[in-house]
Amino acid sequence: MDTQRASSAELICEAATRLFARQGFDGTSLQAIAAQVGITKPTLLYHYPSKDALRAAVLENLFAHWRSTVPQLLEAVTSGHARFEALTNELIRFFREDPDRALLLMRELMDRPVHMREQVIDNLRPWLRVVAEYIRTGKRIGQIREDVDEESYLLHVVTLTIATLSNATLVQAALAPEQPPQAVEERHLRELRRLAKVSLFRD
Amino acid sequence: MDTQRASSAELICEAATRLFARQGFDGTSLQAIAAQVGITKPTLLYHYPSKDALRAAVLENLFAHWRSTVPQLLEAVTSGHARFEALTNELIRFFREDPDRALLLMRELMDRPVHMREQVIDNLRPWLRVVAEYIRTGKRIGQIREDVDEESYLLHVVTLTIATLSNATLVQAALAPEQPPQAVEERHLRELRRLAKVSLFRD
DNA sequence: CACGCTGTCTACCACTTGGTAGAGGTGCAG
DNA sequence: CTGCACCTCTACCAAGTGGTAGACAGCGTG
Repeated sequence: MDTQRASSAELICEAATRLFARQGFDGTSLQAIAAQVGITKPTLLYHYPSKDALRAAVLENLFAHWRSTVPQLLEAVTSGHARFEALTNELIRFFREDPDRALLLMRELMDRPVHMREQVIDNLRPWLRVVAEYIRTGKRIGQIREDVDEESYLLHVVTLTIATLSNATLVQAALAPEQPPQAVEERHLRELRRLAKVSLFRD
Repeated sequence: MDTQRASSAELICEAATRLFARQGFDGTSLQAIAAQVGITKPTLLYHYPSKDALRAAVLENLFAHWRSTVPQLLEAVTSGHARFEALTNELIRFFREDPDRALLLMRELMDRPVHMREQVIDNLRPWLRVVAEYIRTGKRIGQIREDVDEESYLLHVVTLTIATLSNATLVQAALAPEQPPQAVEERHLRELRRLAKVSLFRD
């Protein structure tokens, strides 16, 4: 029933996610976050004991989304081309649904590389290994190019997706400044899929 | 003769580049930059009238490098595979020579998308159009895949290169945490080249 | 020598930052 | 009603921020 009544803590977390993503952690003051929620700074600090605690919560929230999304589609899909489509679609959908996710991730990666190392190992690596195994299978049945470096390939596709979706402006400016942004993005994502596909499968 | 005697202004710019790249603009104080150079804050502000002026100088410096590098190799290279190799090699070399360039660029793109729009249009787009024309030629002589979206393809390769080289940690952690970083990077860049090549040329 | 230019400093300013203290207020359980 | 847990506030703090004022030192030129 309380689907539309969100707690203060949740509202704070959402506002912080948005602001951290767009202005960076250091570029965002607790004041600004509190104002966005419509509360004062001490109230915010009642819910999260420090700015760093808030950062941790925001990040954990993101990874929770990721962890809840990925496994269900790994088991749902069959194999070969269909599986490839499902995975890339979901990857793109995840970051496109809320581009702040891509921005936030990119920022954390750059701001705290050492800290993010374990996060990546925990949240990305297991999934990477599973999908890499799919690819190896595909190689054996001759469906996939022999010279693909499975893990490396996957990481490139993920990196490219995140980087692309966290920088809509770059894309739009470089590609076709005068055209409607959404159409340009659509076109650019189509090329991303093509690039991923054609460099993986045998013709 | 004064090749090793660098002026204060230059030293400041270099230090600022390094710190802005690694800790972000908002995460870096003038104090910290001055300390790195071995001067005080007012001295720094004597050479650059404001923090924003320093940011502008740092960015201009980066683009100057870029502009001086690109054209000479565009004319130096012949065509086809050789040209492709030369271009991707140079792209990778440019950002690998100093990974702070990739970091800084990525950060500015995220921090000030609106401002960076024109920078991208001025510095990247012309170059993109020229190379896209090469690709179109390659298509006509049947050397390049028909379904390549030239500009979009190029932008993806650039984006991927920057994102990859600005996040060595991500790569290393996700790919092979226990192996020597340099070897992992080498492997990862090899796959990047393969990906770029195979999705462009006909077999 | 005296002048002015360039570069560096110390001392300071107003302002913002993350964070604390402590006083309510509201609503629910005994 | 009393207590109490939860939440929100006003008022405040020490530390750090970007930036300014002004003194002074070196140094080449008249």
